[in-house]
Parts: sequence; C-alpha cells; structure tokens
Amino acid sequence: MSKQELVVLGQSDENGACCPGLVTAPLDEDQAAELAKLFKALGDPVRLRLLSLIASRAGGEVCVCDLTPAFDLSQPTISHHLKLLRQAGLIDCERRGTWVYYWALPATLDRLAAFLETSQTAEATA
Amino acid sequence: MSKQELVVLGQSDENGACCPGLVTAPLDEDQAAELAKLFKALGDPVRLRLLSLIASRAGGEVCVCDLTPAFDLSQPTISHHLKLLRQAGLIDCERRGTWVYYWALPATLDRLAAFLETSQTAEATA
DNA sequence: GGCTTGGATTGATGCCTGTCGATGCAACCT
DNA sequence: AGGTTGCATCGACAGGCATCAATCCAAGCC
Repeated sequence: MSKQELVVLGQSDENGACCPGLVTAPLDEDQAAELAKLFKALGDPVRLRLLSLIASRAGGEVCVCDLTPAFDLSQPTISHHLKLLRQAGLIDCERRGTWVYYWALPATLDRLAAFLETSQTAEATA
Repeated sequence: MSKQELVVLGQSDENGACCPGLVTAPLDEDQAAELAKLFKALGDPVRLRLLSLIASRAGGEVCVCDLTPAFDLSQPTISHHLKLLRQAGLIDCERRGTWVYYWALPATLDRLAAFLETSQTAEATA
C-alpha cells in the first residue's frame, strides 16, 4: 500500500517540524538524540510544574520571584531548572530592570505534541 | 469564549486522560510526578528509537530479536530499556513460544500529546 | 559611594541511571 | 535427557543529575 509514501511528508527537517512522527517511521540516531534532550527536560516533576506555571500564565510572562516561592526548593535549584528548560528551547527569558521574566515557547511544545500523536490528524492543511 | 470550559473535559482522572493540559493550568505535585515519569521514559535516545521502531511497525508487533540488532548495545541493555518503556505504560509485550513480541500503547502517547498541545484543538467531540 | 535585593553561577555531595558481563529461565529441538 | 537459543534478571561500575550552601553579579536605593 501507499502507507509508506504518506509518511515522508512531515519530515521536512528545515523549519524545525523535525522528525516524521513516532508512529510514522523509525527515528535515526540524530533525531532520537535531539528529541530525547527535549523529553529529558520534561522528565522532572519540578520542571514540569515550572513549565506549567509559566505556560498557563495569563499574561504569558512570569517573574522568577513568583516561581521560586511555589516550591520547597532553594533558589539556586529553581534557577538551575529554569536554565535547563531554556536550553531545551521550551522557555525563554528576559531581564527587565531588577526582575527576570520567563515565558513559554509554544512552537517547541506543539512540535513534541505532533511527534507523539499516533492518530495523525492530518491537520497540516498547508 | 468558552475556551476554558472545553478543556476541563479531559481531566476526569479516571480513565487516564489526566491533567488539564500544560497551558491550561498549573500542575499539582502528583500530576507532575506522574507525567514526569512518562517523559523521563522518553528522555533517552535508545528508548525513543526503540519506541519508534515498535510503534511504526506495520503489523503492530515487533519481536525483540528484530530490535536488538538495530543497536550497538548489549542485549541486556536493550532488555532494560524495554522494561522501562513497559513500566511507563508506553508499550506492552507478550511471550509467544520462543519469542517475545512488543507493541505500542497509543493511548499513553496520545495522552502526552494532548497534554503538550498548546493550541487546544478542541477535537474532543466525544 | 555603600547597602540591599533579585537571580545566576560555582563547587561539592549523594543519588539515579545507562551500560556491561555473568547468570538464570523458558521454550524449542534433537 | 541434554543441548541450544531467545530474553530477562542480577551485580557492579561509571557517568550524569538534582540539590544545597556559598558566592557573585546586576540593578535599584540610600
């Protein structure tokens, strides 16, 4: 059948869409290594909560001073986790005067979501 | 809009849909811990490749004997990774005569995908 | 200038985890 | 029964990682 023909679509690899989708085709080592980095960044309860705190924020931005007290951890530890999330491309930040603000990067999240989706909802109308 | 109304649906917590979605609301510690376990399972290149090999298989099943030679790793190591994927609920297996066959569990993958999706595509018609 | 406060960085420490060789176990085959 | 093959388990080891106290830097304030 043409099943294998279809898959080739999504993997342009140029814009960051990356990777054909988990169900679509086996990953090569490079793709797997890159995606693993992202999932590893999500593989910690503290980072997940941090990310959800940031991503669910109405204004789209959160000051670190609002994040730290939400955890029973030291300030350096929170800072460390934020750094990992940022290095993974899941969030970004900016210093604005005294405070540092973080926000989520939806593109990375959606990319991972698309990768995991098994029922390829062919929403790619483009 | 009714955006926030829609999301509440999926979080029944009874069937495994779990968790309101990353962008929707902050996670509590239990939700974060449970999801982190899943993402941690995905946070390794070898496991990602294993999962993609299994999930993309036409028949839906793969014999371990087909998986092991695809890696430059010892057989116990592959077995170890398969065990972790299975404990995470991402795959399951069955011994059939001499060989053991693995298959993917799409429900878990779709659940994670739905959790990560930022643009809640309200596809939950059910 | 000094002081204070918000965050990031550093270094150290203990745990977790990926890997392997060796072994065990189950199923097939003489 | 004995031998062989496919996988899982065990024990050990090395590297990675989460955490903290101490420190440092930047920005505001006196």
